[in-house]
Parts: sequence; C-alpha cells; structure tokens
Amino acid sequence: MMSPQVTLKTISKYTGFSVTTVSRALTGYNDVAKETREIILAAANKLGYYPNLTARQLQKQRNDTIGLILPTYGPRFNDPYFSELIAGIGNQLSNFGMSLLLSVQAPGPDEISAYRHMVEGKRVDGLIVVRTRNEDERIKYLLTTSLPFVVFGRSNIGTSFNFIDEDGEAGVYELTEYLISLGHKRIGFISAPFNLMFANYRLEGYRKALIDHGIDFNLQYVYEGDLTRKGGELGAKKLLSLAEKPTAILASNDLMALSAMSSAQEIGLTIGKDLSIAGFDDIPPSDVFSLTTLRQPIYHIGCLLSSMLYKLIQNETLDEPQVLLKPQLIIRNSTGERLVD
Amino acid sequence: MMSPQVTLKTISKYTGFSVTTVSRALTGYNDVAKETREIILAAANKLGYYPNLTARQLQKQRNDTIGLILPTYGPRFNDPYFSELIAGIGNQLSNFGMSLLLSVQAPGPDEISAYRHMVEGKRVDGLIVVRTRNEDERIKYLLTTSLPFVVFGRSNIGTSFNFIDEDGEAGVYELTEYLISLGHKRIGFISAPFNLMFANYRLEGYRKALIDHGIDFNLQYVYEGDLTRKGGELGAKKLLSLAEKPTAILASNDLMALSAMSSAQEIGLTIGKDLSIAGFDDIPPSDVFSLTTLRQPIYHIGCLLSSMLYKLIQNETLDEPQVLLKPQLIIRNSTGERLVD
DNA sequence: GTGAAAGCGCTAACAC
DNA sequence: GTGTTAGCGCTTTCAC
Repeated sequence: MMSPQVTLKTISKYTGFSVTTVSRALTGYNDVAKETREIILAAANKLGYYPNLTARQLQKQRNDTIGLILPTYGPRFNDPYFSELIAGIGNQLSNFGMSLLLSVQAPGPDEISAYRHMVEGKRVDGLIVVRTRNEDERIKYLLTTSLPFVVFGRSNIGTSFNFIDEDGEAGVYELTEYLISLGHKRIGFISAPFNLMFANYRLEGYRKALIDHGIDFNLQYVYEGDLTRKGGELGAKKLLSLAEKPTAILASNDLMALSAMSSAQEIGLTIGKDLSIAGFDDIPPSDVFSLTTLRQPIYHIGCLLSSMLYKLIQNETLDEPQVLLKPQLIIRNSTGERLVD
Repeated sequence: MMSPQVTLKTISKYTGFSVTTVSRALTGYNDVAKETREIILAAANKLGYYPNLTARQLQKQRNDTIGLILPTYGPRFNDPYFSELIAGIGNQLSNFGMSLLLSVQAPGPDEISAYRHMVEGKRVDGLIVVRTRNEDERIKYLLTTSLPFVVFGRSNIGTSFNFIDEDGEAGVYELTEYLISLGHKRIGFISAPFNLMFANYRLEGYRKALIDHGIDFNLQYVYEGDLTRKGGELGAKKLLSLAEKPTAILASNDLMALSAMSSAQEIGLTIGKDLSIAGFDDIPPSDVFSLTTLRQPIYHIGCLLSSMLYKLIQNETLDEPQVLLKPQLIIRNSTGERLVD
C-alpha cells in the first residue's frame, strides 16, 4: 500500500549483498553465483521489488519510449483513424518493450515547443511525425537534432528523411480513371486543405487522370474542404449548383464523401445512378454505406512506423527508408455508369 | 547537433557559478542576485540549455505524466471515438503541463502486467482506466496501490472509486420511451458484449422502459453484438428474421446501428418508415445518415477525466468524485411512427 | 546570495 | 563472484 519504495538498497540490506550484486542478479548477469541469485530473487519477490524505470532511464540515457504529437484541434476535428493508427503504433511498440508518449497539440506557434519539450527534455528515444504539411517545420526542426524519427507522409522541404506514405496520387489516379471508364466526364473533387501534403498528392492524381484522358482540369470543379462532415456538405452543394453539374464527385476522405452522399440524396439524387461518389480511407462506416473508396491500411502503417523507428533507435540501417504503399481500390455501389448527361 | 548534452554543470563551468546557483536561477528562485540570474540566463540561452526531464523526475519523484492503457484488439476493432477521448484527455493535460503515456494492450493475461509496469515502475503520477468491465480487475488492482486514478465507467467491484460515466440507462430509457411513444411495441436491441459495463446499463434502460410501459421484455429481441459493423449486420438479420419482426431496433452503439440500417435497406425496408433504428454515441457519420442517437460528449469527458485526475494528484479532494452525465437524445429521421403492424 | 554536500535509484568500471 | 566507487542530471538541505 503506502509502503515506502522497495529499491535495490532495500534488498541489499535485507540480504546482506551489495547493491551492485543485487542489481546484477536481478538483471540476469551470469557472473553471479547461482545460490546468491536465488537468495536475491527470493528476497526481491518477497519484498515486491520493481525497478524504478525513471532511475534506470537516467542512468542508461535511454527511455524505451517514443513520442507522438497529435496535430489535432478541438472536439469533432479528429480523424477517427487516429485511433487505428495509434493502435498499430502501440501494439507494435509493446512487442519491443517500448512505450508511447503522446501529446496533443494543434498546429500553431506552440507546436514546436511541444516537440522541443520531448526532444530536448530527453524524454523520448525517437519520434513519429504524422499528417505532413507543406514545408513541414516539424521535420525541419527534427533534422537539426540528432534524434531518430520517422514520418507518416512526405514533405517538400528539400532534404530527404525517412518516411512511409500511401501513394495518394496513384490511388486517386486509378479511381479517377475508373470513373472515366464508367463514362463520367465532369468529375468534381472535394479536396482536403491544400496545406496538407496528402491533399496535393490526391488532387494531383485526379488532375493527371483527367488530362491523360483528354478532359480539362477545371478549378471550378475543385472545392477545398476541411475534412469534416461540413466540408463534404458544402462541397457537394457548391459542385451541384454549377451550371454544368458533375456526374461524379471524388472526395479526399471518406467522411466528406459520406456527407456529400447524404447531401445529394437530400436533393433527390440516387447515388450510383444520378451521381457517383467515391472517397478515400475506407473507414468502417464506408463499408456500411457502400462507398467506393481507396483503402489505406492504417493499422499496418502504424506497425510499420514503429518498426522503422525502432530500427533507427537500435542504430540499424533501414533497407527501405522511404516506403510508398499503394492504396487499394474498393469498388462498391456508390459509383456507377454515367446515365445522366 | 550531436553536441554533448548541455547540463547545469556546463553552465556552471561556463559562468563560474555553482551548479546549485545555476539551478536556482533557472527555476526562478528569488534568492538569486538579479545580476547573477541575468548572466546565467544569458549563458543558458547561448548554450541552448534544456533541463533533462528524466533527471528532474527522478529527483522530484514526480513524472508530470499520467498513463492510459487502451484495451484494444487488432485492426478494425477500435472505437473511433478513442481518438476523440484521447484528444480531450491530451488537450486538457497540456494545460496542466502534463503528458500522457499510452500503451495498447488487449484485455487478457498481459493486461495487468502493463498496468504494473506503469505503476510499479513509477512511470506515471496517475492513471485513467477506460471501458470498464464486470468485476473489473484493473480497478481492483489499482485499489491495492496508492496511485491516484480515475475511471471512465462504473464497475461492480464492491468498493467505491472515482469515476465519470455517462448515464446509459437513463439515456436508453428515454430513447426507448420515445420509440414507444411513436407506437412501437416490438423493439429489438442489439447489445454490446455483456461483459462490458456500459452494455448492461444500456440494456437495463431498454428493459425498464419496456416494463414500465407494459411491454414484455423478451430475450428473443436482444442480440449480443461485438460493437463492429459485423455485429450490427448479424443483429439486424437475426431480429428481422423473427416471426414477429420488430418495428424498431435499438443498437448499443452507432456503428452497429448504421450497419443494421444498411442491412435493413438491402432487404428493401425504408428506414424511419418500415423500420425505425437508433444508436448510441453520435459519431460523425451518424449525423450524415440521420441516425437518431444519444450523444456522448466524449471529448468533454476526456477533459474532465484529466481534470479530476490532476486534482487527485495535487492531493486536492474532488467535490464530485463520481460524475454521471446524461446523454443527449438527438432525434433524426431514422426513427418515425410505427406504420406497419 | 552563494556553494558544498547529499541523494533520488540505478548501472558500470574497476578492483580484489 | 562480489564489493567499492563513481556518476547519470537534477534539486534540496544546510552552512557560510
């Protein structure tokens, strides 16, 4: 209960062996007499010894902990897939006996402080950066330190770094091409905020597919959404109020796609017939609503991020320091042949 | 860059003052000469000093960190609202200058080890327990330690502890009553796994409302789902294959409600007319699909959990050690008057 | 005001 | 094999 902490010293006094010997016996050194070890183990067990991890960390200059700072805003602004990502990162980490130190910090002036706190306060052995942005200052900062880190996403900072990313461009290209093959010519695009790197890749896939098939890329058909329900709704409204309405709409994430879907239904359109809709992510409800989408193996990405970082921390070199995963096109009923003009 | 760590000693040597004085100047003690402080501050700044948090923790016997162990399984088994909860916990925590140590550990034999690791390894100043279960052993364990902790959810362990929970029973009672008021008499219930406490409260609200309105509580109308899409689908199929089909279905969470909705639509039922459906949580897509549901202020609950725990850690007493929040009934179009027999 | 000394709990180098 | 000593970087008595 409120018992004073049991330390090596306690066991040392109890058994008569020195603190050093106790330490060695407990950490499994083999230059300890078998009998001694047994005595010490028994005592430790009896007294309920558990090593003080902080002390060990200070001594070893290693925390067995990695950091993750979630760039999230207030309520309802969180990607549901962050939990999936964290689950992947965390599960893999526990295989390595490491833990995750997590902070939540909205992008802005305090963000780098949060990074400094972890890095310069020597709280973590490595860091994972997620949701990259244009000229990402977090990455720039980390490059000035010697701390190992891996990034989920790419960024145009002019220096190379270790990352894993989904190939949004290739994915959306394939999806757009699929829509074109269904006869669609006017395809709207509800984008994520342009300062997010993935938004650009996805948009680019869309643009290229259009061009490659002789369709004009027209900014009128692009709406910059905010990744939330609201964004999808506003995007759908704007695109569907154009004189020459799109017959298909692509959204940069499923949440916006789903809400665009619902907006369209409200004004009487039948999805997959009057209007085709597709998203990106394949979050659980997408399946439920038969949304055509691109699946990101987000849990798996989390595992991979942990593994890569762990290797870096162990000073191993990565055989694949930059991984690009192709998302999988999942065709469901929200997309269909162009029937209207 | 790879520069050796700048410590108090470095500054001490650089300025000629003792380590003690440097420490006092930097932590803002006022018994340091103004001039001395300025010299030291300047040096610290110039050398890029940042305190080693691990060392400080060891000395202070305090980590400014709280722990959270996510009881989650593999991919696709994660409640999307965990990210919302974490965002709330984390954001509030940073207001207190504290961080969050997070582990992921599926329920099972290793789970308590994960708790012991945090608690007995003295890695955290307090702990948050989420998703309570019957006879929750995690809580039992924590009660044997002297570590402050708060729980999201209640449990029948026979001892009282600090918690915050949503009043699932009252919520579902109100919702069931609402359905009854619409004329529904045969109401199906897709439950969460019975070992989860919240499942029982919600089921109980349903049961009581039926009884109170003279409707038999019949276990045939209850299906134990697994909280995933699949559970909702199987639940809907089972319930809708009964000889006396329900005219309304309640689900213990939105994800199951949404997939039940979709299953029903597939066999030609119009939601809100032929069949009413309601859920619990109000996750983002629920809004989109006009699902009647009970809203849990999950982000806010996260904030509250942090605040409560912080107070406990500061040795303050809680004026409200056990909080029960009434969820808010959100009526949308998935529920309507009973039209069929 | 400032410094010397001790100690948080642990590990590691070196002796014996 | 085991103990002594030192030290990770910090804070905190206690002198002066």
